[in-house]
Amino acid sequence: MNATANLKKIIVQALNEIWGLEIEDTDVLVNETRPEFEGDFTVVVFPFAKQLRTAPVKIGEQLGNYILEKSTAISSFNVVQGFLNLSFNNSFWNVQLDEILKNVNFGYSEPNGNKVLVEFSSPNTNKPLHLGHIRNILLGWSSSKLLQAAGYEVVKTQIVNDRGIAICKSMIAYQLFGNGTTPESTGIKGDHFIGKYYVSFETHFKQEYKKWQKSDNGLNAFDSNKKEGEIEDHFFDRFKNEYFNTYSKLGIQAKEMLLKWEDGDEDTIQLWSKMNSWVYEGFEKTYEKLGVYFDRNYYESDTYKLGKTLIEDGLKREVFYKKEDGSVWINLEDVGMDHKLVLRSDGTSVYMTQDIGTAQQRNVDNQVNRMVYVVADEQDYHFKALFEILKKLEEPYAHELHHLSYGMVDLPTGKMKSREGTVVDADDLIEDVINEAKSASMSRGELEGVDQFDQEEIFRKIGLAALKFFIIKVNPRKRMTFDPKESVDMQGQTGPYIQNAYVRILSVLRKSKNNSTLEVLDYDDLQELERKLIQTMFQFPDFIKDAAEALDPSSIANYCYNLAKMYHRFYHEFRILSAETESAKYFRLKLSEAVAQILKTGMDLLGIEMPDRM
RNA sequence: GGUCUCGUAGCUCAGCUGGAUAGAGCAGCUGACUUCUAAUCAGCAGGCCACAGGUUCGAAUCCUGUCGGGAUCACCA
Repeated sequence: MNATANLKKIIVQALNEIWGLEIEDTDVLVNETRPEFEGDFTVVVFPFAKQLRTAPVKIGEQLGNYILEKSTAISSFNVVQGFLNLSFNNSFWNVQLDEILKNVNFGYSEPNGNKVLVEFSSPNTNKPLHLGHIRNILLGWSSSKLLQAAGYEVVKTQIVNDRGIAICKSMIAYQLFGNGTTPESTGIKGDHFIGKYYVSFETHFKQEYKKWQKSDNGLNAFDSNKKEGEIEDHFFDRFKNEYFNTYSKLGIQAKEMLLKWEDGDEDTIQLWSKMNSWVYEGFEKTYEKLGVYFDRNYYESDTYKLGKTLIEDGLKREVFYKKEDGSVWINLEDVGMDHKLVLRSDGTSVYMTQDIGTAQQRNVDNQVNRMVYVVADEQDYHFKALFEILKKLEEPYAHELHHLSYGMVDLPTGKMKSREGTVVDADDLIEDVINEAKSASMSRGELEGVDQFDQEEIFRKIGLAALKFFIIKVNPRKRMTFDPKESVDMQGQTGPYIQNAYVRILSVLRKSKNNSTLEVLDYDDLQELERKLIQTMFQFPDFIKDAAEALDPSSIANYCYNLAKMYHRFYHEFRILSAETESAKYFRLKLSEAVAQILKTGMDLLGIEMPDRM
């Protein structure tokens, strides 16, 4: 229970005692007082004026007097129009500061006994991770942290898309052009190695297709299938899939590979596992660099058949229905959606089938009562359907499913397109930001005397902070523009700016030789900025709860920035080590320590590490 | 076309469960390092919160419509 919650209770009580009005705590709006007015928190009394048929100012006055009398924490109040501004006394704030310092995990809630599974990243195994994955990973990781902080037990997981035609393309290309090389023999990171062959397949396929378009077969296909007045380019664009499936030599090979894989052909499986293992080694390195890990992975090659049993079962219970051709569907019209296919006519599973199976399997394995899927907003419809289906199947966790849907990442030049080679590679990006941090740091020269290894560690922390903060500060729901130049900025609203506030504090603390017998409470000359700092920290737990509830790490990012900004100002305006009095010095050291603690905790929730110096 | 979503300073973004005069950063211009890390701070300038209606004491925020961007509506994943 914090002070605003207490405040609301008192207001409710006052309204009831004075006017006999009955309302809930949630009907009371308490805001931070705007800087141009005097006070710490503001109660908006307009809403009561109507119900009580009394002038807002009058209600404000009476409420103010009531609170002043009942609460020892309030020192004064003033009423402006319909706003009741309340000031808390110094000792109240000093006590709050003490509370923060006493609790290393200030902001964290007690375990709530619930278990939530968070799925994120979930890459395909045919190419390396890119910028889009980074946004996904940061959101997933941070949401997991937030949920943990809010009291949940969290299982971090991914579904690895390790099967299908895409990986077969890489396999074919590797067989044709790989010459038995390996990531080891070439020195190329495993995921990039595989990606190279995927690209190689596409390149060769394109060449083959171009050639075919000029051939008799190609011209015939054009003549007999074109729409009226359709030009060649347009037609062949449209015809590409059919070409791949029926005419292309490469396409046919890839498809045969897929069939062999599904048949469990030994050589195919062997090649497949070997190539996938290279990819996993590569992914692992990238995850490690980003500082993330998973508690448990699920692989499509294991789970793609899982859904079928559930479908069979649902068919018996008439949740699903079968068409004449044998395909199985579900009617979602009652929830404003369409009919959705859950099993192909040949009995093979689709994306949805496997997701149904995976969800159930995950619940069997982990006994969760909530699941969060971090997936881009292009799949909004799919997840809406999936959740409805699971509800109809009466899965126990079905009412606690959340799709953390986030907007795609654009470049200043437009969309990222693999076809046009504009995809920003994750590993390259990470390397770039670290190098940028290194050169920025070198030119400042603060790290002279720090040993090589520690320096590298600091560069890594700074570079990644810049990158991560740049991405995580944006509200997930929104599409974002990623400007590589801006992402390595280390000044202003950035990760390094926040780190800098932290580093300044540690530097002061190192020099403080604190052996005082004073207490925070000995300081009674609290300055406006000092009070605001405590007030901001005091609200940290609420921010965490709200962010976890909304699955929105960006609000924590903005919170950290605001706190750091406030501290930088404080640092500039006030002396700490050479403060006017001993009690002021002691207080400011403690205040700084608390800010450092909160910044570290807050940034940790975002998956951002803090350096001790920079 | 149906549905969903976004539109706030030149640019990148906060603010959105309705509350006081809409905030930051970048870029531009002024200033502040013999003094706790200047990756900092202070200041100037920059806005018809896409547009039009509505709801009300009060709207960037809620509702409706229009315009613009994006996504989606596959026996693809």
